[in-house]
Amino acid sequence: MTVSRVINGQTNVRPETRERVLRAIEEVGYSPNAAARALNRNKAHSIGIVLTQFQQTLSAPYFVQLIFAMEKLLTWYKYDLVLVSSSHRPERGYVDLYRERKVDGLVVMAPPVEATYLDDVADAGVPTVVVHGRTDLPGMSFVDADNYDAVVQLLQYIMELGHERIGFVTGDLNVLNATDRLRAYRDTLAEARLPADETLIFRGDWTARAGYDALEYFLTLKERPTSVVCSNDHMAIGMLKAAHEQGVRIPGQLSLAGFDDIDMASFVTPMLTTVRQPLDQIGREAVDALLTTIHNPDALPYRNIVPTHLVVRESCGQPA
Amino acid sequence: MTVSRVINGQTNVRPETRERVLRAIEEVGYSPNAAARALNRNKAHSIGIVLTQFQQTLSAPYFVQLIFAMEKLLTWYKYDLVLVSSSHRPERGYVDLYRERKVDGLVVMAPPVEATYLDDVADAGVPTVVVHGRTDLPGMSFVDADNYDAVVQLLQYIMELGHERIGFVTGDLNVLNATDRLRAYRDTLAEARLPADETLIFRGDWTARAGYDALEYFLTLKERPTSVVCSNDHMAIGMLKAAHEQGVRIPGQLSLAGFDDIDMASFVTPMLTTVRQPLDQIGREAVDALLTTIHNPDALPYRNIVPTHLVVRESCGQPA
DNA sequence: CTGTTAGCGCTTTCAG
DNA sequence: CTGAAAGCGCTAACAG
Repeated sequence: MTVSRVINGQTNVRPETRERVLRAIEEVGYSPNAAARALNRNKAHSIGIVLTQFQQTLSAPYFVQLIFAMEKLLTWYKYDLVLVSSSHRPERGYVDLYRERKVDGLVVMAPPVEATYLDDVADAGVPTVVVHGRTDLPGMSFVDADNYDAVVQLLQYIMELGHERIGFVTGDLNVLNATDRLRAYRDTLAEARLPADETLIFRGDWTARAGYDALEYFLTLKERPTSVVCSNDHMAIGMLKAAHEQGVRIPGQLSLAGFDDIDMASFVTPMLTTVRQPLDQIGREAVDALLTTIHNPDALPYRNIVPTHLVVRESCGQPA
Repeated sequence: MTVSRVINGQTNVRPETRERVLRAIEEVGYSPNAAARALNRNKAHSIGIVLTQFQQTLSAPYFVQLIFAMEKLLTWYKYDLVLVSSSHRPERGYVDLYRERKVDGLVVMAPPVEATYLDDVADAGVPTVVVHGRTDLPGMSFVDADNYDAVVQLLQYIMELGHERIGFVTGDLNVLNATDRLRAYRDTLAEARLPADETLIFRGDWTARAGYDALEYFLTLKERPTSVVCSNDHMAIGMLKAAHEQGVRIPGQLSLAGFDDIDMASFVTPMLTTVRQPLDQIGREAVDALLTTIHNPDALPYRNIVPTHLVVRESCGQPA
């Protein structure tokens, strides 16, 4: 039909005819059928967002902001966003989603390091961008914050304050971000010739509870740290809680830094010194990269590491 | 083809043939095309989750848990979940989504009271369930927590502690939940013949900042409340912050209650007395209701108000 | 039990 | 500039 031309905004239609079609569409209340279109074009016009640790990741407000930023752009491009979480889906699920043509591409959020599904996805040639992580799989893009440098900044600031025994609470080390942050910690202290023995490192899992436990652990040490960097704000807040209960003054007796700058970071006492990531930018770049790959599968992968921003507030001070 | 029968698990296929087909499928690496199937069956096999205030709602951890619960069930039923936020989409968008057969139904989260789109959705006959809100639109289901009763419980507890001047911080009053909570507050105090003048009510917007501002406001009053109920935990935590800055001891000088029982609620000092909603249950009921309506459009709407649970911790005490 | 036919609603191609 | 024909991949209905 000529209808198709009108709907798709082709130019070669007589204005008068176009009017007539438009009026008819209005009258009948016509909407194009997405499935038919998808079938014909072999494109779903939707992309999947993969959350590996759905619950935990979504609980992190910065993931939400990221998804929000992406949703905005995708809606603008008339793409739908389908949300998939691996907790509830077999490993093969992501590739299938693509092969069934339900999505044209995937945004994979913070994949676990041992995840094999990224390889499957790459093998199947699914247009994919990794966010909050990295990959060197052929053709695959990624956008990641500079977690390493962020921790370096944090530590430099803390060292300038005069600290020499600095503890560290990791996130879930199955996630690349967490290991990057830990690596930065080790490297920086080594370079500064400061002690960074394993006793100063507490393996957390991003939860407030872990931060809480971490403080109790640090208090058992003969040589306690005068300062602790937590791999996210939730853990820092948990640590704050434990410190309060144990009568450890912050920052008086212990300096404390977080990561992410969640809303709550400035509503706890003391306000958290932390690190902020440019989430809107990350989201935008990820979507652009993915859409580029979808439209041109041979395009070079987009790979970018975006700088972070130190947010100095109250939770760090001079060592006692 | 017989292939179709095999894939759809029809019984009338000779086992041997089935085997042969399965093997072929494996070899060729065949996946059924979702678009073709959708076109033929006139069903997308996916449902849309509508977040009106995407950012704010998703920032609330309980929304995340709700979505998580729903995603789990939907994946089980082999439905896809498409996420749509109204901030980025024209009002008509939801109905279109359905008419284009991109989704078979909608879960609408916490619709604003003045939202007209619910009527549009009802007019178009879109199978819909409202979560965190209510509706009497024909055929439309809803699952809501008993916000009213939750506040009643909270107030009863606080009154038993001996409080007589009780303040209240509302959420965004464009959301039904917020007005329900406020109404419960007014009714309960009236019934108890306690003062509930408008000066005791602060209009917040769910953010920690609002709670912070609310405390500063209450301190300007000649007759200050000895206790305050906040419509969510974020605001309570903001108020905690302000109280700390102003030297107001909690619960010593001021008792404070929140709502939602977010993770952080037990990691602030003092730990928040608050209210918990059965989120998994709400999510499950919503999905079941929606799927029922999708499969049988004439089914009676499912409408349920689920009870909440008072969580007593440390932030409330006897009045000074 | 298995194969054939037709059509879901759209767009691309080719004729008018 | 507009219409007719064909086909995307699937399944329902009907033969065999």
